[in-house]
Amino acid sequence: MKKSIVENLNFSQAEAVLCIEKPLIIFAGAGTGKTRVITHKIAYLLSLGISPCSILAVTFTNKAAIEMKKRVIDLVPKTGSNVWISTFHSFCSYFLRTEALKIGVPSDFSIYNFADQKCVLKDCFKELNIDENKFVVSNIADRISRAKDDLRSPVNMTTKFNTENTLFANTVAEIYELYQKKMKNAGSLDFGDLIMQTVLAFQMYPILLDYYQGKYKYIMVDEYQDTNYAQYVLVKLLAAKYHNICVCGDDDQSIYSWRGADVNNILSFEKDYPNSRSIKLEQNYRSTPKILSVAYQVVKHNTARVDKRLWTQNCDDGCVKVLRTRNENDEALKIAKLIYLDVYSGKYNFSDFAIFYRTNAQSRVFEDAFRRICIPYTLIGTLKFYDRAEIKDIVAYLKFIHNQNDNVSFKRIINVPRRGVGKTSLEKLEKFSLMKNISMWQTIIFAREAGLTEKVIVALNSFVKFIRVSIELKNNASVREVVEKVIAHSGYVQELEIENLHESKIKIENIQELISAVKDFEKTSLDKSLMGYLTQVSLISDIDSADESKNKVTLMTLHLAKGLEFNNVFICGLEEGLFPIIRETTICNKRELEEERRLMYVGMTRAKKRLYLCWSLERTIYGKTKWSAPSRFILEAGFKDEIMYIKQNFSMNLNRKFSAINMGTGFNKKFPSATEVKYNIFDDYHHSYIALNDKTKDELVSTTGASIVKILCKFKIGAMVTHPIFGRGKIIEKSGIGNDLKLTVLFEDGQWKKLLARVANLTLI
DNA sequence: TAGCCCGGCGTTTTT
DNA sequence: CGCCGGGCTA
Repeated sequence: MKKSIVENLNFSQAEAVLCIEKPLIIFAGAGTGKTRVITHKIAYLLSLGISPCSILAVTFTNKAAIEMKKRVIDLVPKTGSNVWISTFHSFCSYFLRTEALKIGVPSDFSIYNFADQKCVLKDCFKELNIDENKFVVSNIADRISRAKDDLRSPVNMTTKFNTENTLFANTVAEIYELYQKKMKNAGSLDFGDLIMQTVLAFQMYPILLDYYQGKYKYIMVDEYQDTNYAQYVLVKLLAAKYHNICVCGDDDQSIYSWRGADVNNILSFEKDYPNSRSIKLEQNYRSTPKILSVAYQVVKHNTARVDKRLWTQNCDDGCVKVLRTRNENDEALKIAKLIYLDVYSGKYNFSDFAIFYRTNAQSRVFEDAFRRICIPYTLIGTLKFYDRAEIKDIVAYLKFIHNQNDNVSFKRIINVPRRGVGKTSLEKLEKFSLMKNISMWQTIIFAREAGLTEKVIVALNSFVKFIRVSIELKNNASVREVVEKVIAHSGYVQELEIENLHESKIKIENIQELISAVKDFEKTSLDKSLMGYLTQVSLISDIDSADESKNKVTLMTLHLAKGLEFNNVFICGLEEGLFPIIRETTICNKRELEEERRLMYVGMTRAKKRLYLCWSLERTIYGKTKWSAPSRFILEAGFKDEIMYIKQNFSMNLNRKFSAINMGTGFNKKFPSATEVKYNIFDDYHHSYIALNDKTKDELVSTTGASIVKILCKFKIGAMVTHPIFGRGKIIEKSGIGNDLKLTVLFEDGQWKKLLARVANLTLI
């Protein structure tokens, strides 16, 4: 039995599969058969007679979880299906619902996504009288999410625990606190809460922890480099009894640190578990030696990494090439033609090709070009099904029928379709609900007291009636029936039918698609309740995997490419400022640059046969055309000749008086003055030149735009300044560049001012 | 209440 | 260049 399980594995893989009674870390490079190892390991455990219920495997994506589950069931048909394999979030939501009574969360909590969070935050801003121009909602949403990733409470965010940026920290903490209160009132948890509340529950209730520690004797975590602090603590707590923990990941593929993931979790595993074993998987089964070598040349420029080098027995039949083009249209067209020729000569299928880019905005030219040449393509990630307004509306109805305290959903649907309940009525209602500390739904009966007009009250009452009937239906009928009734009787589709635009027809089609998604859910899911459906919808969000079988070219961002593979990969927009992407505030941040480089590494290692590195001499972004320099990644990959084109274009541009250049000045900013441009072009060139001839790591890191930082970023975010009139303050925000550089300064009296740096007469202190 | 216009702003986004 | 949101007006 044992033999058959490791039979088809290489030595390291087999070692990893067989090592089960101690902490194990598997450094699994790209394409080294990591999922294979985990699934075989589970099969091995089961073959030893270990109960499937004592095995827990967590991943980050539903796709990975589903894939893993499928492969385990393939290996061990019956018992395999009883192993708990899921994402962190669905594990936690299952735990929280199951133990809700013991830990004091409502068992029927709603799950709020990022958009819902922002709605709640907007209300918080209003209530606290905070100007949205001074604090950006999504920025605060991010901060609160990061706080939860770090298991920090609102109090923990205040100056008591932070020395820097006093007023700012306190304001964030204040918003965070109110936000939590509103979430609690709405009976809702956000993604961060799911993890954090689980950890808190385990920390607070040792008996509960003890039970789950005993239950899950074998724990496996995939993509460990992507865990945040909360997830790290969660895993550590669960594994504390038996230490039979197996994590696997690749620090070179850590590309989500901006979302709270901490590479150090994987780097310090051996310190956390002193008696652990470490196994490296370095044999790659995906790419050609050339691709691996070039990818390694790039990633080895990073300093903070575990040394490892992929090798392969694959034959060297592909190629790695640089594709230089005139502008982004040229880039798209040239690539389209290459694909066209390969497909029509019978060499490849459309599905053998993938286009990767750094920003979603880059996809458009490809769509145009592909449409023109009649190349079928699939665009991944831009407009997700559940992000469409019409789908969100219908789902909001369902969420509201499930939980009437869900104020976000209430506000979304109360006037969709139009019922004549407008902004002012809603504001009155909201004000009253805050005063009474009840949900907006509960406020409806006080509508007259709240000062609403008779007309509005009538409209509200018919809405109430509709919801009541729907709740009744929910308790007695299937989800499908509820959805169908909501769609038929809310008046939503009728309004679209009356509009009768092309757009509204598409919306109706999408709504039909939602019904079939619900039918699907009822076929496949164990928990067939409305809550079960809503949980699934909240935690899944993409249904695009269905298209995989189709013969189409794939277009996606580099972030979405992780875990996938294609025969032919085009990495596009490889230009300084675009990839690596540069913002004025982080232009020389080494950590972020290294993450960009890992992103490049991820992109490159997706290719099985051929890899094209594409860059454009000129690119139009947001209606402004700029000249570009080739990405340092192209040079690092060994294509040093490309530097000649910088030279040529610099002298060319000099003669043209530098109409513009892409030099990493942010996006929709005005062109810098001629002198600035001149300076920066020379500087860019100079530094690149140095990088090539005297390439120490540090110099490469600061290759581009270093002097821009000197000129324009004298005023850094967080720096203290004094103003002749307003006094001492801290820079909390920046916009514009050069002569248009504007600084938002938070002064000690609590006032914010947006000041033009050129004239504000600020002094750094 | 709702529709229109203007201005600001635009990296990535597993759940 | 386009999108979204806030504010103003019919």
